[in-house]
Amino acid sequence: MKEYNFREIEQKWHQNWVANKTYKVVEDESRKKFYVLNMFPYPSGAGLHVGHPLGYIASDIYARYKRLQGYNVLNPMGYDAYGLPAEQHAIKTGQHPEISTFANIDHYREQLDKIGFSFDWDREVRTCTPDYYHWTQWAFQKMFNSHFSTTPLPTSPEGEETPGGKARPISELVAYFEQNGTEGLEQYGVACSEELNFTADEWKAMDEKQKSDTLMNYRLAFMGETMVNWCPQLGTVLANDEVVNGVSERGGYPVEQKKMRQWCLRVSAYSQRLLDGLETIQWSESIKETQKNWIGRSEGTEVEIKVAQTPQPPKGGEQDGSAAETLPLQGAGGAEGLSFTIFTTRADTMFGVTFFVLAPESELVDQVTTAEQRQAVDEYIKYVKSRTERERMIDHTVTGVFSGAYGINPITGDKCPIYIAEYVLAGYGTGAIMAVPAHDSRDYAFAKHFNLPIIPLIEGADVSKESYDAKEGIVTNSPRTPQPPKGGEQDGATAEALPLQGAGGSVEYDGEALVLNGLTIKEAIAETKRFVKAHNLGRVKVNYRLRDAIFSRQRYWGEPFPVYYKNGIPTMIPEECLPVELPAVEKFLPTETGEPPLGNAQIWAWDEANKKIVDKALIDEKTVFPIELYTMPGFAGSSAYYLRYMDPKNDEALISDEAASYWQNVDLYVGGSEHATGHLIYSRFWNKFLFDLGVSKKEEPFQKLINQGMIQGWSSFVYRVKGTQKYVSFDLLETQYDDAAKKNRYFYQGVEADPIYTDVSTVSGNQLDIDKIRAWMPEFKDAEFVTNESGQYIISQSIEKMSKSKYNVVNPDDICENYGADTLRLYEMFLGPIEQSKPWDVAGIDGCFRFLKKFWALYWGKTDELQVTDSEASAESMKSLHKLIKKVTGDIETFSYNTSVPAFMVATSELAQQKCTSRQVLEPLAVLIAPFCPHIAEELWEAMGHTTSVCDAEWPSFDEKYLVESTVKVGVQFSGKVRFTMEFAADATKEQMIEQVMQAEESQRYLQGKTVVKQIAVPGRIVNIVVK
RNA sequence: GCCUUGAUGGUGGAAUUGGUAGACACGAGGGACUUAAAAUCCCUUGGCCAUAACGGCCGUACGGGUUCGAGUCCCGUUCGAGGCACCA
Repeated sequence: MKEYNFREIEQKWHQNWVANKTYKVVEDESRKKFYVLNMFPYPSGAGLHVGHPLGYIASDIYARYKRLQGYNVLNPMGYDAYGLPAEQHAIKTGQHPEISTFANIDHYREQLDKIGFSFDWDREVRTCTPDYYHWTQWAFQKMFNSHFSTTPLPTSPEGEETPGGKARPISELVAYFEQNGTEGLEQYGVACSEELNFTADEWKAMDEKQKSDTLMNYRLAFMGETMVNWCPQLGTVLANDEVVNGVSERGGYPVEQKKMRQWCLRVSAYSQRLLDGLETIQWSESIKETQKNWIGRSEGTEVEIKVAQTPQPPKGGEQDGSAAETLPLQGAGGAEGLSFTIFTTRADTMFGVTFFVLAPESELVDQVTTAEQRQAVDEYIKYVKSRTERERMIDHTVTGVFSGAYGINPITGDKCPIYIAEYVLAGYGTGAIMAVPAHDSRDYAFAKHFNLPIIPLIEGADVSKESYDAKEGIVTNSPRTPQPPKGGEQDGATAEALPLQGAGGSVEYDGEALVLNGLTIKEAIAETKRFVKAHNLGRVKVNYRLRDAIFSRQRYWGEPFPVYYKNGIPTMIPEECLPVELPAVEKFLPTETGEPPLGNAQIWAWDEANKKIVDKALIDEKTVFPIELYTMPGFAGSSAYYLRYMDPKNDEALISDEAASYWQNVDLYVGGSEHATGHLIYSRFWNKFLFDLGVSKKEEPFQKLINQGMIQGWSSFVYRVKGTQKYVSFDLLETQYDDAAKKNRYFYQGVEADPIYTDVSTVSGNQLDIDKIRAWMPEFKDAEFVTNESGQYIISQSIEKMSKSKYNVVNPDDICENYGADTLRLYEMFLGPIEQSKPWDVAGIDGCFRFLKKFWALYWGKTDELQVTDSEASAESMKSLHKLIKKVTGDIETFSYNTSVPAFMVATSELAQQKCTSRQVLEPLAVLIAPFCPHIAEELWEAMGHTTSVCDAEWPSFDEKYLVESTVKVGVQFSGKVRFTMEFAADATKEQMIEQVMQAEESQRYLQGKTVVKQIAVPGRIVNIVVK
């Protein structure tokens, strides 16, 4: 009897595929392309676990399916090879990170090969090889030499407008400055770090350094002095998405805010396009939502607020009312015309403003503060500075201080006190707000704390207990009917500030005053915007939360910047000299003087004349200059790798125009959702930039995205009593819930016990094998294990992400060894919907293994001879086959692989029962299973006499005619309850079905003594007789 | 707090988009083969009641609603997962 010898079969085909280059793919204009891509892995020292292949298998099935349908399928794989773990390993061992990285890659490759993927390994990329990062550096230089504007500048050769804006050569901006300075620049929507003002003459008068600094304000890759997330333990800055809850994503080390000069990418310029693009791609709703949140578009109004009182005369007396008119005109000189701009999305609430708030970091604070309040303000600023980002995030107690100054609400003419408070963030909007306590909960808390008035503006809103934040309702009180403002009338301990003064009327501008009463909130916002705009009181403004990406790291193991410093001016190493290769260093740590690790490189200076990298000792600041010591962050290499796969060996360009035009973009991208705010934003940005350059042919890089769920493992814990070597059985511990930390804490005899991970091998059931744990790791050798009365040591378990450090990883190699890759592939798909996270459980794998044995037996029976005959298949068998074709084809299209597997199982047992041996059925059957289980499919395909790979067979087409039946079985309901099923002629009409049911013997007991109220029949589905 | 998701047997999960709830697999129980075990095969398996046999009631987190008919649609509630979060 020919057994299903998976080891032999799989090995044979692995060799065969390599020998025949079965998965090599070349551009072919005559065939339609399809590009399938997995997020490439970081090759960690731990190797692959069963979670990794989940997505790879899913995409491999799709790639093979598309190929069987005749598509030219690109399905590449590579490695995201730069990363912190390799560097930390290098620091520890002194071994160059490339050595460990390449060793890990070899291990990954071995593991991947066992699973039988259809990757074209000729296209492999590694982000750390110079031929690859050549193009990362190249793209960076292109960004450096670009600015972004919504409308082309007059100096631009192209006249057309691009929706959402576009990257354009920086030279066009330079030409503009030559002619106009910054005059009129605002109308072109040029993205910048801050608004600058200079004339053409001033520009021409600038020296090289000043020009360089000025242009940095506009470049897409620029050097900027920004607040960065500095992580002292990692010795580097981190991007926003690398910081989670105030600590580093990797390692969980504290992160502080620090002002540093850093390379940045002006991702924010693309905010609107990044947002708009989401509408054109097939991604899950939740990922799109995450990106929308991250981009954080808010449409609002900026309003100019004039400061009523200049700091100098600290007078207590107040004049009333119409202060707006009495203010000195702007430009009259000095600090007299002091004003600031606030940003609000609730322009409808201008009549409810009772104070203003500035962010403590705002430059205005200093200018506004009166001498009287100076000390209090200084103390407050000091306090705010003492607080870490983390503290500010967790602790939301109300703090703030009165500045002594008042702002004038341009709509009402009211004078409102200006406060300084940390709840207003410097980095968002203008760093200044108008506070409407009645309709904003934060303002409300602040007003209650400082006893400031609260003026409701929505009909029926009760603001006695909390603010009314909802954006629904009818506006009232706008302008207010004259009445004394409530609240804060007693000048108690808190009230250094005088609450607002003014009647809340509506100031006339050019004979028009704003009236909002009776409008809905939405209408009122629109009306206020119109009014503000018409009378030049401010402007409509869209704000984005998306910040520019910090693009440099103080690490060794990353792409070096192709930049040198010519007399302090960052200058690009000429394009033709790229790549600038990562230099050798002795030590991977920062230098003694605190420079990044690249400071250790001796051959690291740029000889401008000879265009080469030379010894640092030669630096003379005339022809030889220092090279940048920073390296690029992890996301640099992963931002355009999908393009490089199209043309991985090209040393002239990132990709040839032909390759780009043929492959376009990724049709199907598979990877984890944890990259939603990192890689998936950066690479969309990067691709849009390359699209603007004409390099990439599609604006969005990833047309369809599937997020595979995480495969989790069962982690097991023992509990160590703090400060001892005592481990206590779980059932002896007392559990307390810690609200602040949001987790359980455990105590043994009043002392806290910490959970410690233990290896799965030391656990049986819910008990610990004490001998095994002693043997497992030295630290447990002499530990004391406290067992319960029955002498058992109970462990606790939880489901967590698979990780080496949690000792809960399951290795796919073992599964391949014991069951074969085909079983592994099938089982991982069978586990559940691909997008769902689920714990790994080997228990069910036998079912899949048994199935494959049965499937094998269909072809061989219990003999050594292939049982496939050329006889015609029975109608039954054709029906089984075509049912399967229909199901599997539909399932693959919708990525519901978990339901395809049962369909194969059902078809197999049906065909076995029918004793089907017909080639007519068994051949297409082998093709159908080929995407899922390529090894067994190849073997059977070959056994049936084929000399070419099953990969190049044709996907069977479904024919409805085999499913047509003469009768159908349909449920019969009485009053909505299914009582029995009945066979009907397939073409029976409603009337005939009802007739048949009414006549049927088994119906009578449900009809007896009842009146038929209604009769419903849906052919092929249901009959329902409603009786009473 | 806001947004996105989800909740179905002992377990993983099906259910043609409003039409026979629990496919398929695991586990469990029983049986066959075997001296025995493994392997393989067969039967039972949502709960409760009932039977010689037929059958009946309940059941998709909970409470309502729409409908001839609801796991599926609508309203409300609870719980879980993920994202955003003093973002004005």
